[in-house]
Amino acid sequence: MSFVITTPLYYVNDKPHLGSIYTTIICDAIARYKRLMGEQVIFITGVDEHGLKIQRKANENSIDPQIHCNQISNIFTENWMDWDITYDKFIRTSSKHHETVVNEFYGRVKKSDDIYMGVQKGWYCVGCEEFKDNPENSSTYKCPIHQKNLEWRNEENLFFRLSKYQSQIEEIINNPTFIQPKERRNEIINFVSKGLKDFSISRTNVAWGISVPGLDKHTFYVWFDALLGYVSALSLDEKEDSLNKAINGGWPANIHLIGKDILRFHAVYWPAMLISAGLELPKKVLGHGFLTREGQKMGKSLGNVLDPKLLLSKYGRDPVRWFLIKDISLGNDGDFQNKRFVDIINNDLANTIGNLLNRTSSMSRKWFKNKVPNDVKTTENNELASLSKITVDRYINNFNAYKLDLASSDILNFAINTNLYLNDKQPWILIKQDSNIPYVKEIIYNVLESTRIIGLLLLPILPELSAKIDVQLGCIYKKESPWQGQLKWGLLNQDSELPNPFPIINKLEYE
RNA sequence: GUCUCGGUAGCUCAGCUGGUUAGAGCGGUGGAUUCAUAGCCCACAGGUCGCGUGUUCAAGUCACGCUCGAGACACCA
Repeated sequence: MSFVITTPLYYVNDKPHLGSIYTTIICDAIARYKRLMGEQVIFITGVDEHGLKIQRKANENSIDPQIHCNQISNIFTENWMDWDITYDKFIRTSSKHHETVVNEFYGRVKKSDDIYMGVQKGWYCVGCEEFKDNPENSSTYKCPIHQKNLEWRNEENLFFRLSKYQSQIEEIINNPTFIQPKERRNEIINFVSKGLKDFSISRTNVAWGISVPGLDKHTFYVWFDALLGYVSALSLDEKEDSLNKAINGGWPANIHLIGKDILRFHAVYWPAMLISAGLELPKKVLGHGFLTREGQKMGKSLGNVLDPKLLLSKYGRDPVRWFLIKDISLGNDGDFQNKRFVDIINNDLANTIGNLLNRTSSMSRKWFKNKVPNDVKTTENNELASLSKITVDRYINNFNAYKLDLASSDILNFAINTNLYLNDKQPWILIKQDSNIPYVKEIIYNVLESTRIIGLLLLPILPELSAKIDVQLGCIYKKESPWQGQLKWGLLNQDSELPNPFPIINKLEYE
């Protein structure tokens, strides 16, 4: 059994923004965690490349849509490399491979008698390229974005019989763990209770897309294309493309991590489509919140978009990861404030965790010949050992519940308490009397052991920082042996060398 | 317009099924200390718990009304 986690397939109308980075980093942390826990992980990400907007964008630049997609798609993979995202599959919806899966999936849904030809009628804004739902005064209504009158359109589309799945969808979303967070679940329940309507799955005016088999003018509309990427990604390494290969590759997904704006499509449309095609359902759909900046929505028109590339070059990966994971509770909206960012990095990472390691290593080196103390009877009968056990338990529970912010706080609290332990024991005073040496050894050993465990717990969240901690403890993490086993107390080797300490993170300054 | 969620210290937020002097983190101020990255540790915030009414022996915690903010109300990648 593998653990399958997905980001949305990002739309290639532009390079990745902070929101995409956020989603992807969260998925990455979860994927790393699950791997460390010994699970076989398939971490899927990718891009959605079809649609009118892309077609137009390419036209504006007088290039072929495929060329445009190649360019942006490359930017995405480069970004994921820069951010050290450990994805396993990167699916592109313009790939032949994906097309095969879409067609087969469509075949199955059609066989279930869930496809019919209908007419999409409605008021259409040419500027938005969208139908507007505005039944009352549409003839005088102007599109709020474009301030233009709407046009009445009559378009032939294929429809999917979503209405048929009303009761089944109700049952699915009734499961309290299927949609998270629960506030959004209520919204979906409310939405579904009003009655599901069939939705259109093809367009006739969009050339850049996957052609519907047997219907020349039609291409599949986004939800019958992009969502399938989660499935088609699973057979990326197969020589022959086929839906069955993909399904056998690990379907269903354990979790779809998405932005709250596309929750409905994942929690309502998608399950219905899967039932129709005879596929299993994803276990969970988690809609996270949006990021604001200094309390304001980010937008091109406001000109306050935070460029992730800039963040990366200015602060590095781990500080940004820490902020996004620890300071924003998954599901809620989050606000990026520069001052807050600097404060939390300096406090949590530099002062609390970094300085703890530094002061501990320094003492040990100074008093015990640059080594971890020897002749220590490692006992689990001390406050740090029991605190460690409690911390590890909480952390694992929180991580399993996708409460990454709380799991991060568990680590931090452990570091704070280890600092307190030091201040309480005051080994720098005890060491002045030789008779205290055995006790001081024990104290220092315990504190070093705490930092070792803190480093290990940080591994899925802040891989680089974790590695630096490991280096300063003498490279004791064993990649080959199970991570969870190494979280046990007392595994730090006595009398092993401690390298010269260096700051694991530089303090940031206010702008 | 209808529905949902929220309005708690300068900032970000905890406060489960109502019950002693309302909590944490950050920022700010003072102190103690030196193993350490001016760091860790200790102390200090006199907050009408949005406003009002009600239920109750007792309400931040329940009910109703008002107000402010966020979101949902189908094709918004």
